[in-house]
Amino acid sequence: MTTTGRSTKTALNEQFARIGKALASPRRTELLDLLAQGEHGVEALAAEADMSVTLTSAHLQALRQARLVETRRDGPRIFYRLAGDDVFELLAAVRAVAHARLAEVEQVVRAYFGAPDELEPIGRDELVARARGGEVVVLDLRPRDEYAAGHIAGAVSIPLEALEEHLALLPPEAEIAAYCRGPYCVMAPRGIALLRRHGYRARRLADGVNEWRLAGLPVATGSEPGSWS
Amino acid sequence: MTTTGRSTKTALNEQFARIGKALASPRRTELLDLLAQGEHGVEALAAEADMSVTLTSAHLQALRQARLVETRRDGPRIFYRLAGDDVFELLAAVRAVAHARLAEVEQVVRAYFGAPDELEPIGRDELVARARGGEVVVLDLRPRDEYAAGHIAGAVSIPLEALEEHLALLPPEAEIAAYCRGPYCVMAPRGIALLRRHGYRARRLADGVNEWRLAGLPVATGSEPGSWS
DNA sequence: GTCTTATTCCAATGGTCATTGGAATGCAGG
DNA sequence: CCTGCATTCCAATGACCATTGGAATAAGAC
Repeated sequence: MTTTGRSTKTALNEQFARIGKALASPRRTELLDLLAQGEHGVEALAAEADMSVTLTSAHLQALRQARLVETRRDGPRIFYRLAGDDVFELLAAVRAVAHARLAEVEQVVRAYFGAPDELEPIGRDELVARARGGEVVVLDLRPRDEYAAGHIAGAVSIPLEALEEHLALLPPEAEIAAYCRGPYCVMAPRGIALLRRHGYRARRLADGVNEWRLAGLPVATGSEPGSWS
Repeated sequence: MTTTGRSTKTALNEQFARIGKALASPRRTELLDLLAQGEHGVEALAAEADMSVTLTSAHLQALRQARLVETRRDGPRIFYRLAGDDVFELLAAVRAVAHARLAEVEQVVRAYFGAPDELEPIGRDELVARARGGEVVVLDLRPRDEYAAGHIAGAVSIPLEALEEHLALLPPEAEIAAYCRGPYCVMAPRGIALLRRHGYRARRLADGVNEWRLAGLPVATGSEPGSWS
């Protein structure tokens, strides 16, 4: 053993704890959440997470040393991405435990997202059935590059900041199912509130692209299909 | 917000990171592994994990504040247990990522458990089929109290330390499937080595009792069925 | 080559956590 | 109530981590 530990058990637990340490900072969980939407450059991550580039880089190094993320170089810039689906599933397990066990999570969700049913969540099965028949428009509220990196097949892309100016793209009588990065992302609730203010019938799909894909449902890449550019 | 954070995202990520912090120490991952086998008192945990009672208590407090474990009081002593199956699944997700991503885990496993197929692992389905026909004896090598707290239905309990003295309980021509706490526990490999030295045909079941139970397979409690006391 | 841009490295700060030994708590039994 | 036992609390130490600003690297453009 080259590790500092003494026995097998200790050596293994040191490795398991490396993964835990990587998850032990709110900054890093936020970065992982962003990376779950597709690869990003350091500067983009720093801007999204509202921290300095230097600090972002340091945290990304920590994640890289725990092998939770991998890098790709393209000229002068370096793109980070999750190392695999197992990392996303780990992240989901953390959030599931946090939501089930920590009352604080429930409080924050309630305070910022409103009461549980206020957004009239729509389930996967119902959405698949009704979208097939054209009864529901699936709306992706994330930034364009995240949509391009992977989105629910058939979804229309209108980033939240551009939503108010591009309402014309949505037929007024349409029922809309809006989604964003996942169940803890504020974009969908914000977008739905705005849509309702303009008279739309809008409901929330709590899934993100990864939940959707890992459930075996169809995902597409690129910016053509339902986009407005 | 009463938290120190500024925004929703930050507040939520602080909560998620609480879970990560709880997993960020090898001592705590070891305690969680032990607690996954059933409830234990503080002193028992300290002895198993080879650390002082004071330190064990401190780490258990940390786990309790992250709501990963719960307590039950019985007179002067306090028993700790995992807060739920979701916590076990989180632990499993951490270990899956560690095993898939960290080369060090593979090295440790190889060094202490031997080559992957050396223990001739037996799968759940094969074991169920052959145990039903009486062709295979399922052997639980964990301490007696862990066996009593929950074991694979029909398994015989012989703790590893008592194995050599109680070989008479195992018919010489029997094929044996040995299991212990789970895939990273050293008891089964040790027990299998001993059994083979005495001429037995012994193979390993990598599952622990939780993996078995969560796969929907039958589990029993108490110390009667196949025990030797 | 020099310049520009993106990213990482380095050094120094303060804060948080692990660990220890000793004291305090809380519960049963006499 | 006093005693004994299991556990937790407290205070103090050292180690590690986050964060910052400034310097260094690496790749491409001119």
